[in-house]
Amino acid sequence: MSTDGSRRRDVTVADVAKAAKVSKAQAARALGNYGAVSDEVRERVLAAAEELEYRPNELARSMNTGKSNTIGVVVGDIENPHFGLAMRGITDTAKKSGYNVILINTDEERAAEVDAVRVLLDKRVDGLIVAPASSVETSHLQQVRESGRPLVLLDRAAAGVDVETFAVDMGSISYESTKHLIEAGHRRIAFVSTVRTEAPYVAGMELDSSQISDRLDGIHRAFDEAGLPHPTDLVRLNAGDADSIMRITQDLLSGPDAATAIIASDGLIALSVVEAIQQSGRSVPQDVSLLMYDDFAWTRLTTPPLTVISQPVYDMGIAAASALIRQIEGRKAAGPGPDLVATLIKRGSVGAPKDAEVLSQAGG
Amino acid sequence: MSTDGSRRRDVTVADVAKAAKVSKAQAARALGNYGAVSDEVRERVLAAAEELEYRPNELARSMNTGKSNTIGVVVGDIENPHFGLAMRGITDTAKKSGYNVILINTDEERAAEVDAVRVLLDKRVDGLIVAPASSVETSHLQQVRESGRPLVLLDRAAAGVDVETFAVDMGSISYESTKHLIEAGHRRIAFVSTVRTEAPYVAGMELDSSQISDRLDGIHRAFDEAGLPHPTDLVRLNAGDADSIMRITQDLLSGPDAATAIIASDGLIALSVVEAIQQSGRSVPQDVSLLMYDDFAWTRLTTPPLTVISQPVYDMGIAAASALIRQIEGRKAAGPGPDLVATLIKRGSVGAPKDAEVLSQAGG
DNA sequence: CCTAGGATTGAGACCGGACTCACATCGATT
DNA sequence: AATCGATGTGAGTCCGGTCTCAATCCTAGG
Repeated sequence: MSTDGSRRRDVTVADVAKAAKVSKAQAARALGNYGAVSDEVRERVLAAAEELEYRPNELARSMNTGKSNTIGVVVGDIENPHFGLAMRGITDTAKKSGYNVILINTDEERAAEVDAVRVLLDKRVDGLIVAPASSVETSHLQQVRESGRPLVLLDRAAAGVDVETFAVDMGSISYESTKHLIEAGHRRIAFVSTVRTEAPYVAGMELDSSQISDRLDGIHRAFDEAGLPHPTDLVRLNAGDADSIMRITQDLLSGPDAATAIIASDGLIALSVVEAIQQSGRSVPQDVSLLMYDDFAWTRLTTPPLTVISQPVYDMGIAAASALIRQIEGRKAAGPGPDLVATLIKRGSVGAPKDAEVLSQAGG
Repeated sequence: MSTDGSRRRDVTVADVAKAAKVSKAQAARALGNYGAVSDEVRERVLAAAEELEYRPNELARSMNTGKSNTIGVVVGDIENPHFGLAMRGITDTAKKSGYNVILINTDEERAAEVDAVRVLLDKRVDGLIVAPASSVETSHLQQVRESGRPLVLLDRAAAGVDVETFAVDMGSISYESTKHLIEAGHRRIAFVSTVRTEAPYVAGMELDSSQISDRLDGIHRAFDEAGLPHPTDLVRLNAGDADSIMRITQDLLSGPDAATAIIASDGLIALSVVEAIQQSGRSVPQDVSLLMYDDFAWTRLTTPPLTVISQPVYDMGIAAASALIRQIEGRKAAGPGPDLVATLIKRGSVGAPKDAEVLSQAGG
C-alpha cells in the first residue's frame, strides 16, 4: 500500500516551499498565481507541488479571502421533481461560474428552514437561494439581508423581504386556467394543495404560501368575472400524504354537490387524485376533469394525457443562480430578469362536465 | 435600516471576549462549550454573544479541528428522480448526524466527475458518496482512498475500488425479469440504455457501467437457461436524448425481426419508448411488451400501468450515508449492510407476444 | 495556618493559506 | 557612474477559531 493510513498529514505550501527551497511566501505566490514570481522559482515550486501531490486547502483559502465559492440552496424537498429540475438549473449555472452548492431540505418546515439558513450562514456561503416554506414568517430571511450576504428567492415570494425573487406569476395563470375550466362548463371546481393551515379554508384567510394565495386569488377572480360564486367549500388544503389526498378526492367527488373538476396543486397531488378517481370507477375527463401544475414528461403518457400548467422551472433555477452570482460578484443587474411565465397546456384531461345543462348558464 | 451596508465585519470571539471582559481563550471556551469555564464567565460571555449577535465561523472552526461536517455527493443527474430520491435519503441521514451535503452533478461525464472529486477533496469534505459514471476508469476514486478520506459508492460498483458499495444486485433481478418475459413467450427482447460506447454492442464487450453489464449478463443468463440465443442485435446503447430514443424504438419495432418486448433501462428512456410506441400506432402490451427500471408513482397511471423493477433507492441513499458517516466517525460496521434487493412488480405492460405460436416453443 | 490539587484563566502558538512591507536586484535612464 | 522604477524575495501578520501550557485562585485536608 502506498497509503500510510488515514493519518497522513496534508501537504501544505510550507512543505512545498521547503522542497523547492524558497520561502513560504514565494511558494504561495507561485501556487496561488498572484504577485510576482520569477519563472525559475515558479517552475521549481510547481514541480515540487506536483511531486508532493500538493492540494490547496480551500478552507484556509476561504478563510482569508472571505470567499467560499459556495452557495447555499434551501428547498422544501429535493425528491420533488419540481425542485430537482430547479436544482439542476442552479447547479449548472453555479458550476459555470466556479461555485459549488450546498443543498438543504426543509420538508417545508419553517423551523428547519431557520436552522438551514443559520447553518449556511455559519458556513460562510457566499450567498443563498431559498424557496421559503412560509411567505409570512420571514424574520430569518430578513436576518440574512442584514448579515449583508446576498439572498435570492426561488419559486415563492416572502413578505417584507425585499430581494430578487424568481417565481412565475401564479395569479394570472391560475386565472387563465380556471377560466378555461369555467368555459368548459364547470362550476364546481376544486383546488387541492399541500399547504398547511390550522383551520379549513375560508375565503380571504391568510395562507403561509404566496403561491397558493395567488392561485386562489386567480381562481376567485375568474369566478368573479364570470359572475359566479367561487365554491370555496371545494378548496382543500393540508393534503399531505397519498392517503389523505385520496380521502380528500373521494370526498370531493361524492354527494350531490360533487366537484366536476379538480385542480391539483402539484404533480404528487395529481398522482393520488388520479388514483382515487380510477379507484372510484370514474374516468377522466368524462366524470371529472383534471388540471395539474407542472408539466412532467409522464403527464403525456396517462390516459388521457393531462392538461397541465407548465412552469419554466429549469430556467427559474438558472435565473436565480445567475442573479445571486451577479450580486455576489457585485455587478449590477444588466436589465430586468427573464419573464418566467407559466403556460396552460391543453391536453385531454379537461372536458365538459357530465351535467351538461350548466353549460347553458355560462355567463350567468 | 439597521444594516450598515454589506461591509459589516463579522463579530468574532475576540469581540465577544472584549465585551464580556474576559480573555479570548475563555470566551472561546464558553462559546465552544469545551474546557473549564466558571458559571459567571459563561453567563457573561453568552450574554455578550447574544447582544452582539455572535455567530461562529464554521470555516475557521473546521480549519483547526480538521472536520467540516460536510459530505460531498457526486451523482450523474439530480434531475433524474432516481437520484433525487437517493439524495433525499442521503440528506435526511446526514442531517440527523449533523452533516451537510455538497452536491455536484457530473452529467455522467468522467472528466466532470474527476473535477468534482478534486474540488470536494480540496474543500475538505469529511467523506464522499459517489455514483461513478464509469465503473472502469476509476483512478480518481482510488486517489480518494489514498487521501485517507472515507468514500462510499452509490448505485454502481467501480473496478479496483475496494470500498463499501450500495447498489442492488442487478444481475439477478435482470435475470428474473427476463425470465418473466421469456415465459410470457417473448424471444425478441430488446434492451435500451443510455450508457455510452464507442461502437454498437457486441456480446461480451466491456461497458463503462457495471450496472448495465450486470443487467446484460442477467438477460443473457435467462436466455441461456431457456436454451435460447440471446438476441444481441436488440441491445441498444447510447440512447441519449428523447429523439434518439424514439428513433431507436422505431427501429426496434420495424422489420420482420422486430422486438416484441422492450426493457427500458430507466424511467426517462421508458417515457420516450412509450411515446414512440404510441406514435407508431401500436399499443402496449398487445403489440409490444414493456418493462422498465424504477418504480415511479406515475407508472401506475399509464394505460396500461407499467410492469417495473422497483429499486429501494431511498434506502440505498440512507445506507450509503449511514455507512459513510460511520466511517468518518471511525466506527466499525455493526453488521452486514441492508439487503438492497430489487423486485419485479408485475402490472399490465407485459403480455404475450402477438405471434403466439412461439409460446409452444418455450423451454425448447 | 499552611499546602496539595483541582478548577479557572490568560498568553500565545497553531491550522494553511493570502497578503503587507521592507529589502534586495537589476536593467534602463540621464 | 548615480538614480529610478519595476520586479523578486523573505519575514512576518492576519483570518477566526482551537488548544497547549503555565500561572493563579480556591478549597479541603492536615
